[in-house]
Amino acid sequence: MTAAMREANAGEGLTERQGAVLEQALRLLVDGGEKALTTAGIARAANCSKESLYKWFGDRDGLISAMIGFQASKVRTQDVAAKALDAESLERHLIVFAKDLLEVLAGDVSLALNRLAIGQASRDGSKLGHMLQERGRRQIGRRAAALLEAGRKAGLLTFDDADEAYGALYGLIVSDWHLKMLLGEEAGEMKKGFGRKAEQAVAAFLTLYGTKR
Amino acid sequence: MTAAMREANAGEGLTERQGAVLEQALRLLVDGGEKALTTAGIARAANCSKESLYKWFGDRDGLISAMIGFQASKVRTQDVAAKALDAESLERHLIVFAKDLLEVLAGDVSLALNRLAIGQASRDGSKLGHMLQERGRRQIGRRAAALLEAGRKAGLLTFDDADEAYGALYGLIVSDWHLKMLLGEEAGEMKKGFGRKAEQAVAAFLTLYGTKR
DNA sequence: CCCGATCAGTACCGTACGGTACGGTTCGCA
DNA sequence: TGCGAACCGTACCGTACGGTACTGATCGGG
Repeated sequence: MTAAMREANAGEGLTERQGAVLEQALRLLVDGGEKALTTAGIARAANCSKESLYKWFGDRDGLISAMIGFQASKVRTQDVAAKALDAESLERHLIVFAKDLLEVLAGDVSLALNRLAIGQASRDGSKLGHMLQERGRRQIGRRAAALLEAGRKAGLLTFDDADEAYGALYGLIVSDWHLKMLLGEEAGEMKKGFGRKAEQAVAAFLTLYGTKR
Repeated sequence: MTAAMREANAGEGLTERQGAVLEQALRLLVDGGEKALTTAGIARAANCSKESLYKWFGDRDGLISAMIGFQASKVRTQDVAAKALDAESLERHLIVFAKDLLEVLAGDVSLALNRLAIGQASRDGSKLGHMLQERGRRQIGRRAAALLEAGRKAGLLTFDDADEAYGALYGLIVSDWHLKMLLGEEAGEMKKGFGRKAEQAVAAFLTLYGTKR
């Protein structure tokens, strides 16, 4: 087994070296926005040659796609074990989910990648947008769906359309915070309100879809 | 009175000619994204010279700011006359508000300007983001706030924190649709669901904050 | 000990954009 | 009629980026 073959690890077909390069690229993107994400800049920051970048990723778009895939592969969410739920534990799980969701959306890398994909939505036929949606959102969406389904099976929640219920939960949690952060609102101060916000949102959601009362 | 002096009209310090130029610039932005928003392209589309663009707007950023201000000045929302509200008319007003909000957010120009501001959020210290927030969002926010306040005064709604109530209303209406559209999801098919979505959101909101039952 | 592959570093090319300068034209005004 | 301001169209300049080509160094395998 050669060294070249023992490197496949990141869930994609990526070398360790390539992963490190993508890491530097993400760093550049977070710090300086899309303008800073230049091939020469990445090569300089990652101590590699432009030629290698093009050999590995094809072109700039391929590199960006690889960045999204790489980041998504790092934040796989583990599903909660579907153990017995009572009203209190369901609420606790929902609050944890809400906090996690807000934390993820407020993360540096998430914001930077979303900004990048949104900025390119007009030119590339929303290829990056679909990718981000598929590999990022779907994960956390499935976690929520599992939670909601478990709640319904336990007789704690009642809804016909799971997507509708999830939409309400998402909206109550996030409201317009995500957009405000994407537009540049300082996320630092907002993070302190996440806990309270999560609890309020879950309380409202349970009022709408809970069977308790 | 010279012709040059009768032109101040658009609520800004803008000439008719300058307004027409900004119109063309918005058209370019909507059709081709930020990449298509080039000084040469605007000059060509508007039949004016680049020199005039720089004379009127300073530089590219100034032109973009002027575009935002110009668009905002066109979509001033008229407040509903604060007449007597009963439960049914409040619900009707809320549903109209919800539909309007969804229509505005799904509009070509709104999406394009939001994409532009988000794409530049990293480089310009979110100057455009604040401008968009201030001149666009605040308007519709005030309309909602007035509606909620009227509902409370009429004894139809109950809430302590108006911002919290508005956040819930906004989240229930918009959920993650805005982000999906910003990422490039085809808005055409979604618009058909706006009516139902608006009614559901308002029903949920009234369940949370209404005094009816 | 040598061969071939890989890769860093750099130089290079074409292009496109932001911004400026200039010649020619229109038009209001005295 | 003549002057001056505004302005269009275009040419021009510097720069920066995406992508390619070349050179030399490192390293694993035979």
